[in-house]
Amino acid sequence: MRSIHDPRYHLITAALKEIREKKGLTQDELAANLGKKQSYVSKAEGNERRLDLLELSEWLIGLGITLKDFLQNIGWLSEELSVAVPIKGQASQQGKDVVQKMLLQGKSYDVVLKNVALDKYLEVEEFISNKFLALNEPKNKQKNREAIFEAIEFAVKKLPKLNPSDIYVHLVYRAYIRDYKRTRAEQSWVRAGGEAMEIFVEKHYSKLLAAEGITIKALLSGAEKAKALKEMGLEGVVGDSKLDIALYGTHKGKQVIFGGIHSKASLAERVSDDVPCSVAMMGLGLQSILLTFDAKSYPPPQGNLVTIGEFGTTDNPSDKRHYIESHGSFDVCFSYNLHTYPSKLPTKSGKQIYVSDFGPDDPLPQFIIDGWKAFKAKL
Amino acid sequence: MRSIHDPRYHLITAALKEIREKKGLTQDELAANLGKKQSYVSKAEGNERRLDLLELSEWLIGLGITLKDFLQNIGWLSEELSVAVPIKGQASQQGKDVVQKMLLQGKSYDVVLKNVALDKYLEVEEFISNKFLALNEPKNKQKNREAIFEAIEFAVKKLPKLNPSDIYVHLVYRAYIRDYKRTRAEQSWVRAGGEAMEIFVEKHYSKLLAAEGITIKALLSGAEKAKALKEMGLEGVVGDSKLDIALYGTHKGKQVIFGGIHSKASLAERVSDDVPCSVAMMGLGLQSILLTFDAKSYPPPQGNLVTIGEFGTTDNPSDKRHYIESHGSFDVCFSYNLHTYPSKLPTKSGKQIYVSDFGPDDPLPQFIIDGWKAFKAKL
DNA sequence: TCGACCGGTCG
DNA sequence: GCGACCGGTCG
Repeated sequence: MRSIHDPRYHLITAALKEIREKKGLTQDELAANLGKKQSYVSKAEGNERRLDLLELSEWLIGLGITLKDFLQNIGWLSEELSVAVPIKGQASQQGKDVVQKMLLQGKSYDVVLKNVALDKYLEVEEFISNKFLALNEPKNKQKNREAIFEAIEFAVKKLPKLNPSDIYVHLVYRAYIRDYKRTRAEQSWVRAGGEAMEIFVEKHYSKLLAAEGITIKALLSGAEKAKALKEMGLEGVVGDSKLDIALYGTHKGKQVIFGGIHSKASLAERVSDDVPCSVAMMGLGLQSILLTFDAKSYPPPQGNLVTIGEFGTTDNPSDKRHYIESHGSFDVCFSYNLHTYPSKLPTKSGKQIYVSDFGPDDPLPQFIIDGWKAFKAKL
Repeated sequence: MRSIHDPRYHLITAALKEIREKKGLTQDELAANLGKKQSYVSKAEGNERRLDLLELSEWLIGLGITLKDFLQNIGWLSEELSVAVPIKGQASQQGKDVVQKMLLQGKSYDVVLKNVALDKYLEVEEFISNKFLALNEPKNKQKNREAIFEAIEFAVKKLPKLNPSDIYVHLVYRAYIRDYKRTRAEQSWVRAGGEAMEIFVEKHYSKLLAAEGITIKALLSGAEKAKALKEMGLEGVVGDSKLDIALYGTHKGKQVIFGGIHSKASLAERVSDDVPCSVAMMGLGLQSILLTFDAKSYPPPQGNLVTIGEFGTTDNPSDKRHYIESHGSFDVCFSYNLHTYPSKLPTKSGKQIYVSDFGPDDPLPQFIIDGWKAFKAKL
């Protein structure tokens, strides 16, 4: 069989045509880029003329995309991505859920996103993908953390019933890994994803808390962190303390710091980073909140990509659960992962894990408001 | 110009021929794999017949290599490795030093390895590369951490004057990134590299310390860690404590734990993980040592790949220096990075940073021996 | 098993 | 300039 009649070859030419059209190029314009006549483009796209490797390579240069991206686009390099990423446009509705197709080392895995309508999902998928692809543009001026924040915000708004941890991991993180190309996507995610979470928390709660005279402020710079810690009287007290988000109340016309939020996408051993600061805060009567997406899923072959989190169950608790329930190293923990098991009361330390989403029943704002009231009463 | 006459195309066919010959396949055998006649192979290799992408893809399957490996082989995908890796066999002697050629996103960067002879360097490069390539074999039975340990041990033995931090980062880590393919090399490194360091510390010092009746033991499993912490009386005392290496002395025929080593390849914010445990140990009169490769180098374009470390200078100290010199969160810190600035005495806390290599002047063993003597005197 | 390992990033 | 962000790994 001549490969010009092979359906797999047609996939290649179809992809070339699709890319050309997406870039808004006519056959004439592409031909000009390639130094050829329009008929060359027309014949090749119409499978009347076979492209060899060098011609393909030049064609891709004319289209302004790399060979690697093209091969990934047609799925020939899929084996190199060994972090699971969603395949765009391949999700399907299954009852009240959406099944997301994930690609990992050439194999496809299903991830179920509960309580999601396909059209909304696809809208979010498109929005997020465009945000992250835009970061690749040389002329891009947006900060990575801003783009990720906007992705989270959009998804939370459009898919209010979906597990926030799934939004963070499967919709946002995995799309970032798939679409962000400027630097090493995973390390870039580390840098930008965590801060995006802090920004989201600030923006999401600021309006509601402002109504109670409370200001919530993400501490993005070292200077901001240091200032907040100094205001709490924790300057240099516990080594170099760490705090992600500061909480201020208004008292006699002044902003008074009364607590803070430690924010972690996932906990790992890193939760212990925050313990000394948290314990010191609590010792001073300041509110210390641990907020997490509890975003841990195990990829195949060990796991199944479900965001099971790291707290274990109440009967079979993990070390991290002990930080809250036994040691009481934080005043409270809010997990935005619906798979997390909330604390069974009473706990040994009196501190507990709440499980929440960002909807109207989210208990976090009231917890902060109560904290401020208690703090103010002692001023 | 017909691309069949393009010299770039000849590079492709030449590479195909070379791979076939390296695999010990005849034209006949390859043709059989492809379901074609020998003349098809002959004509394609001889540039009498043009291969398109599909044919190439099938050809590569017939050769048993992946498209990705092939494209990397001919240099078409070289831009994808965006962690700097050494180019094998490209190092050169420059006075008493070796200049290592590093590849990062298609550009070459020089890294100077001081006090190294080229022949020794090449011997180490070869040894390490073979170790890591062997990990890719499906029949491989060696643990990753063991292979990395052996790489460090061999390099330290062969290149005793070379900065240990450079050994860890430039000889071992970067070779691992280049050669390890089974899973995601960087994440695998995280898992295995840190434990390899602990094993190395145990093995390197065990003989010397055994002569003084001291046992040094890497705590590789959670059970071992928990046992050691319990022996120290730190079970559950400071949340869930962390310790990497335990130190035992012999007293009245019994093994008595008298301290431990916190081991970190690089510090980042993670040094604070170990602070609560260290402080608790010191509070009980147990010796708490921080041992690090201080392995931080900034890749281009920001940095120049030199392992500058994270302690800053004594005049312009970083936060991490304060953990030792100001807060005294550890009894002592040993940095195996010759770029680290040792403490200027006296320090605020009385605790100090030593800079060392693994040679005969390494002060660590004596520090441990003195620690044991002081501990024993109080028993 | 489910824990803790670490470094490129980018602000 | 230099800090802290996090998740695949594999034992």
